[in-house]
Amino acid sequence: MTTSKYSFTLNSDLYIKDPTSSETGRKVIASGAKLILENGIEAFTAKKLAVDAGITEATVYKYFANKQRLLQYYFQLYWTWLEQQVKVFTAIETDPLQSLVKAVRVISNIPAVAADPGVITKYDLRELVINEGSKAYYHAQVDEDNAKRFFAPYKSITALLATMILAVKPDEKYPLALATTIIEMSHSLKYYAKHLPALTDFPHETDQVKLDDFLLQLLYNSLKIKP
Amino acid sequence: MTTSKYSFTLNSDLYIKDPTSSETGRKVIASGAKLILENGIEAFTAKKLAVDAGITEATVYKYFANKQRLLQYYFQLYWTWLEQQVKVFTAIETDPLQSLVKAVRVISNIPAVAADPGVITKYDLRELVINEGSKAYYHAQVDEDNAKRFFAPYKSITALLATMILAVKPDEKYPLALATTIIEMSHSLKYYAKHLPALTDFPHETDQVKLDDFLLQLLYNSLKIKP
DNA sequence: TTGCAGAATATAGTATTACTATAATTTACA
DNA sequence: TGTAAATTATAGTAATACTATATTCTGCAA
Repeated sequence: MTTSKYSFTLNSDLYIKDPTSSETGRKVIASGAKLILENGIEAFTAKKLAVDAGITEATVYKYFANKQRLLQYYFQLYWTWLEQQVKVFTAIETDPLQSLVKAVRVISNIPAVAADPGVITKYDLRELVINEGSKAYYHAQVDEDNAKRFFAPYKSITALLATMILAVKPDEKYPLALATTIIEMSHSLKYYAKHLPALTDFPHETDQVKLDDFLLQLLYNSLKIKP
Repeated sequence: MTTSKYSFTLNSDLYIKDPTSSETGRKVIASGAKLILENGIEAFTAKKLAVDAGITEATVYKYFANKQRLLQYYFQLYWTWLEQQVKVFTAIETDPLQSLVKAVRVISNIPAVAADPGVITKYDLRELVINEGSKAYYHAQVDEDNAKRFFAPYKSITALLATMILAVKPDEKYPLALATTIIEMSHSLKYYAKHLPALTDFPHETDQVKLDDFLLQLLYNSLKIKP
């Protein structure tokens, strides 16, 4: 691990050279996110990134060994940043239940006042992770990558939410699975609402409000608390 | 749509030539599943499939236009088959709640007595869909593919479960989202239990029992019913 | 049995991709 | 100003995702 230009630390095994350490590196991050968002990780190539960023292909490989690592970089950046947001927004709450509700709201819906983490806007980063994030770990090298702690931030935010769940309901049998369910569904239901709406009860215009309502209801019912 | 060798019908736009219609086609399905399971869809190539099946690369392309279509074929086969299983196993139940519980159990854990759908065992097919299934729709062409009704069986089993939920709790506000949550988590939590256990509360040996317990508790709590 | 249409399969290619090795240039600062 | 180290560019290679075309089967009418 080494510090970078963010207010938090990313796993340095993800990259060959820290992309936040140079203007060229920041172009790699920005163009990469833009192109992956536009056409998906499958259509994304180092050559396209190089052309978009006005650099050469070989330069891209000076920063990231391959596109899987670049994707995992965004993945780690997103979850690290989101956990930080959860901490910031729950710090002011004293009641455990209010804290938990706030955490779910932050996870489901980025607060408008949050500052951008850097080169990519938080909205683009979130959409990138919603669309492509699962491919960071649904991969043949998942166990190797897990051993390198690439998924630590994702586990960390899940553990934080699980702790908050236990603070409200100390006898909850499956706090981690419940936390995972809320985090995962808050992202995948957004994708479904947009692309496969038959899997949700959310008309497109109202999806955020209804998604928040669904997740909180799921939580309240699981904790056997009346809203 | 056209009928194939299964007791149900798959979308004929998925393939160029029905792989169940010839010995070579069945080899494509069998070798494809084997190789995708072994090393993931990213490492999978038409050439490797051809070598494994003892055919040539061009022959593979006579059956499937590309590997995305082959993956979507497995995806559709799995969900169509699983919905049929749910129907078979809930047909004997008369009580709506017992039906629903049985449905969740079938979705979470393949009953041992179920017959294989054909060339691939149901266990391999399920593992393939758990590992790679989300890539069938987390893809830049999701809207096009959805218009071609490639995800119809996935929507159909979700709609069936939602209907069963409504039969138990007619005033449920989000039956589809709840059905999606149960179906999705029944698969992804299995993957996490195996590869990222820190995201679950399930020690590896007992994961199936605990996963079933977690999902049923989520359901009971959501329906406000005591187990 | 032969002839032959159409289906099935094989051969041989191409453009693109995911990298790598090495050369050239810039920068940092003694 | 000179030079080592850092940075970037050039120029490759092996592999991949297909496609075009050639060849071989297969069923069955004459």
